[in-house]
Amino acid sequence: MSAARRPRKRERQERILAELHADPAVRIGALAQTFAVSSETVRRDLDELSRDGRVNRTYGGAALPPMGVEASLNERYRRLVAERTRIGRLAATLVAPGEVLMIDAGSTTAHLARRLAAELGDLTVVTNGLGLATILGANPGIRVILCPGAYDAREGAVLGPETTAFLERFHANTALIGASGLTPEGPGEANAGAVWVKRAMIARSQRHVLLVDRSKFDQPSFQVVCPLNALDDLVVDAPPGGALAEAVATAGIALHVSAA
Amino acid sequence: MSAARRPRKRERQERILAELHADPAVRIGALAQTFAVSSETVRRDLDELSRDGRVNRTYGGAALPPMGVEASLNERYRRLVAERTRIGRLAATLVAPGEVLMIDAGSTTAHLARRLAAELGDLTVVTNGLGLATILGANPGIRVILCPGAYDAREGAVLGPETTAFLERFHANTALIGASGLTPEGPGEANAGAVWVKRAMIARSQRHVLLVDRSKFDQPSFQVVCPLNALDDLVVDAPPGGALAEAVATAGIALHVSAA
DNA sequence: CATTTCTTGTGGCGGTCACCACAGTTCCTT
DNA sequence: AAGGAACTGTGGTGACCGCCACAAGAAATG
Repeated sequence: MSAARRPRKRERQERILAELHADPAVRIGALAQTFAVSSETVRRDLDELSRDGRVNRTYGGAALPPMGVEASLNERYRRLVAERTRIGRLAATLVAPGEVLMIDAGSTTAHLARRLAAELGDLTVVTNGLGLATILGANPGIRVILCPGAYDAREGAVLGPETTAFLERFHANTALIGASGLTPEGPGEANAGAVWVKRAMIARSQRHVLLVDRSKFDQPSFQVVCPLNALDDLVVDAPPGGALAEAVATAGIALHVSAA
Repeated sequence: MSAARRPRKRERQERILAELHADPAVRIGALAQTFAVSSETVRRDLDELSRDGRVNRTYGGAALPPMGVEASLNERYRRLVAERTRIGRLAATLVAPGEVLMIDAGSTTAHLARRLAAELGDLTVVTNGLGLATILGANPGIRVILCPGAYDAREGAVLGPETTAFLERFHANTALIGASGLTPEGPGEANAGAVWVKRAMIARSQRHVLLVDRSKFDQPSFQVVCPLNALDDLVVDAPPGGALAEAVATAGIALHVSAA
């Protein structure tokens, strides 16, 4: 066995894919020239990539397969769509025209944003989610302020000290945030950068609304964002049970359960 | 006036699209046979569909566009795709690994970003374009810093005083910007907010590169971004002519014309 | 070190495509 | 009905691609 992978072929194929990302239709002749190999070799590479479904072979070259790229984000986004849609719809009813909101990046809050963009106007929204900004910006009545920061492709959001420092400069009526887990301790979050953003949003808002679907119940996460009693409203698609239900009740949180 | 649209061409093109949905890469010869027209006609159809961004032209046929980001993005982005791809490719060669870049939001710079993400790593990029951030963020070797500001849905970018103030805090090696026009006076921009962002990027960078396609030549715009001699490099898909060429030469700008 | 396997290059033949210019056709306008 | 614009076909040249078989080189194996 040899630790040294043969870099030749594999690397060339990776670079072909990169090339395709930049230019949706590459030609064999050009690739051969770029990598200083024979067209026959490129042809064999393309056939191989095509066999694995990573490219679509075309006459004289190759093209990207349709819908190839962002499976990671989309997959998360696609799960529990119906539940999140209902959560978003319900959470939107907690917002009044003229309010200033802070909305956290996330797939659940994206549904809320769709709802807000569809049925409300006259809002000011501060967010760190690029997708959120796009959705809300479609409504000209909504002023969208995007935070600065380091772009995190997995979250589709900006994170980091720039982001939190920026948030310190604003005041909002309501913070609407998501979480990757919810326990009696409070909402939890796996992404360290996102934790600080959520905390900053909570610190700068009067009312604190958490949106989570039932799959988050009793899921411990890397960090606890804030104690449970820091929350004012909890919007879910199903009532929690056991210790979590009890903790929510004793914390005096208004519980909003979306209708089926 | 004629209520009866000429069905010939349009219907054929629709059916070509339908064919493409069934088979992601069609060939000209096959299409010609299917519709009992000459290959030359199919070629013209494909070129036309490609011009409108509805298919990706390949050698010998066409493929479906990769449905990623640009489906919802502006129609503007679809025009002159080939020219902008070449401009982006050429502009990418002006960037060295390890550099810190400021890149302006725009359709031409988006092509540059694709190129950078495909072939370079080890870059730090400050940008105000959400699409740019998404494209560049796909490459984990690129640190993307997104500016804050008011989200402008038409531009897909953040603009305004927050944006320019944020930029003041950074220094970059190179600013890569687009424009909506280029005259002997200098690059012009129609969007008032975008003008200030471009100016801020230029002010905070050592080297200033302008990317424009030939359709921008001698197009006066609302505001002039900066005098022509503030630029160091000009990347275009065709050499300018007349007074513009003269002005570029006397300003001592390095002219980069992409190969056909 | 010899052998086997994998990878790549070369050369030729046939087929397809790109490009161009020109002419014929169809349809719309006036 | 005549003029014009849009659409399509034809023909020819040049370039590129696809395929095949064979051989040379590199890397892994024993």
